[in-house]
Amino acid sequence: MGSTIYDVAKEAGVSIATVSKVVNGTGRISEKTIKHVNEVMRKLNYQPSTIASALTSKRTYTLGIIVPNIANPFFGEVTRIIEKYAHESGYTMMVCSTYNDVELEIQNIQLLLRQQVDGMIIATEQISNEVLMELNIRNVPIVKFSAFNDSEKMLSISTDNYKGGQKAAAYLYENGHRNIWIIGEKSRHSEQQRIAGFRAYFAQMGHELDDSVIYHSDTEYEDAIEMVKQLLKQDNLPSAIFVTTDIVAVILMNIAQQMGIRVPEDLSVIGFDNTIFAQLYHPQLTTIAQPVNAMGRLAVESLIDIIEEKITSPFQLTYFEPKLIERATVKKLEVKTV
Amino acid sequence: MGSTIYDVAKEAGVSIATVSKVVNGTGRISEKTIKHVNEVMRKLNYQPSTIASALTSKRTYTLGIIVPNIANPFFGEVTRIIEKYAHESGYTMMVCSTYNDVELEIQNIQLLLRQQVDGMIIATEQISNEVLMELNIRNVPIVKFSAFNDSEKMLSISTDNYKGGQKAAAYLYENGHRNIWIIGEKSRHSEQQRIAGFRAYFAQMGHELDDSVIYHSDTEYEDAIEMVKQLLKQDNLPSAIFVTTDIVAVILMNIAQQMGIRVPEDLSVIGFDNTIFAQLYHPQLTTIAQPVNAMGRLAVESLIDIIEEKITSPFQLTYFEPKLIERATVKKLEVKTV
DNA sequence: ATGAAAGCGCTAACAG
DNA sequence: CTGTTAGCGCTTTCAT
Repeated sequence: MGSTIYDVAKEAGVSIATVSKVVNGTGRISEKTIKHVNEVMRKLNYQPSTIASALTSKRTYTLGIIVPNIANPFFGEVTRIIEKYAHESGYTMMVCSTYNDVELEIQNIQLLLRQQVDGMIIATEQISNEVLMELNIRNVPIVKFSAFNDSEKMLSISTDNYKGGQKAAAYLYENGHRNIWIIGEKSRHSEQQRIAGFRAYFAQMGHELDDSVIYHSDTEYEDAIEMVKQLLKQDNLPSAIFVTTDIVAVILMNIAQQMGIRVPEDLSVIGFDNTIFAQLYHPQLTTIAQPVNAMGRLAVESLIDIIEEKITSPFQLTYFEPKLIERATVKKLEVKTV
Repeated sequence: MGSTIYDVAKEAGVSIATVSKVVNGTGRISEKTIKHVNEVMRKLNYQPSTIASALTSKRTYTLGIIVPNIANPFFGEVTRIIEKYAHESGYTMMVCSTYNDVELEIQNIQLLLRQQVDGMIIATEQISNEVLMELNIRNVPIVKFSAFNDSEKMLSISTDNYKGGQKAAAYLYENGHRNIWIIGEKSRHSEQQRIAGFRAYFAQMGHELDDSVIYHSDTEYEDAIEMVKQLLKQDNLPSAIFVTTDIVAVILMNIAQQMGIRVPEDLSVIGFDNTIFAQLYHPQLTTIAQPVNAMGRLAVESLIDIIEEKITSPFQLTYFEPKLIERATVKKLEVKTV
């Protein structure tokens, strides 16, 4: 170990209380002493122990983040942003991937609890209310990076998925598409919301869509790949497909292209999330963007505010407006003017 | 906060020493007491404080990982794997992105130091030796997830980048390619190694290649995109391009396709890393794979071994064998048989 | 087999 | 403005 506060105090000829005060900028210490102590700290290469200070101050300055999979491009980006803002505020991040496994999720939460994180951001959508309540009991501030239950008593931040679905629908509708498939993951409530908004738009335009293709994936991509393969084998393909996630949209385009189905000439595709995949694929994917930077920032700021008790009633849901990013995967069909 | 060891002790009618012993499985306690204490702990929903125990035992059971960017698909996957193995061993991970900024890297290291991580995995390549030495002074075990300086005194784990470059070269050579460009990032030593291996292979075959296109990127992708655009504007394109990173390979293919250059008909491309991008792009990218799972596993296991002092001399460099993944972006040219 | 007590490095009253 | 002191929750001898 490095030097402790005692070493610094002795070397500087002051008490440990004084050292503590200059480290934290609390109390009133003379300029001279401050300067001197700082010099000694530098000389001794002193790094205050967060551990020891946490024991008294009850603050570890660490935040936990729980995501389905840190290697997923969307959650990787979310984590990156959250890490960035956390660091700016002097907090460090502990990350946990759950792979959509509730068991693992509970284990991870307990792990973070034992590590005494000051708060956590939960970006998964499967966690049971009981577990969340248990967390509340232990007074660990939580910010949910998703919204799936308006009755829940916590601060939640989410894209307005329903509206995002509507925007995707409107764009397809305006470009003349009527025969459409929808693909989404079953266990993700946010994806179901996107689908609901999408369908609602068409219903409103007097056009009921067929049932959506709802798959369930236990693996990262294999299930989706298999499902898409089966799907595209059919004879009567629609003119467009709305996929609730960029990555599955890309998987779909890839398989389509391998089967000789051209995008967007033969089949239009619109995704959701605006991950890096959307930009880098050819053709570039038209998709619905979530303002992840603003969302991540608010998540961190809110969490810290709760921790520092600057927020009195941390029970609110903030929706962010999704945005259509028009790129190259939706064909403009002849729209019959009435 | 939840209940403490004192609450449990009082409730169970034993001393805190006894509780501590049943929690850690140390000392000799009767079956009966163990059972009883366990019941009380469950009843009180007791979670031992890692913080408090760290203060005495000097172990926080947290590991730090420093990567260029957690949102990058390669490092996202690496982090995911490392997180997985760390969790299996009861450790939790703190992640830090440096964006290839040495200043930020130093800050992150100090952050991890203050947090008293038991050890750290460094997957960046820019950190100065002075800083690393300073870390050593404080006795924080380090595992490097890269190799760029055989003189360094630490345990390092890396793909054999040089050999990977050779394999890429051999594959291109055997498929008849002679007129080739190489694109790589300047500040990444590993990429320079890949290039060195690539060039060496061709040199060995009696074929000196032109200078490689070495760019330097301060941004995540913008610089690369700009560079590729300029490059592909030229009249005399080669028959193939070796790009030292999948992501830049994908960027290149995307731009080529937008310009009407077909891959692989007009231009062959081979990448490196075998990230998810390589699989999902169309056409699927031929690339060199790093065995990231095995590498991540060894990194975590080695680090924990050093921490637990099971390794006496932690100064060694382990190279992993890269592997060619043959997919669809390299055209087989007519090879003139001699 | 169990407990008493010291101490880990720091913060936060409280005194002076 | 600076120092003394009492914990924070746990581990670890050392007694019993």
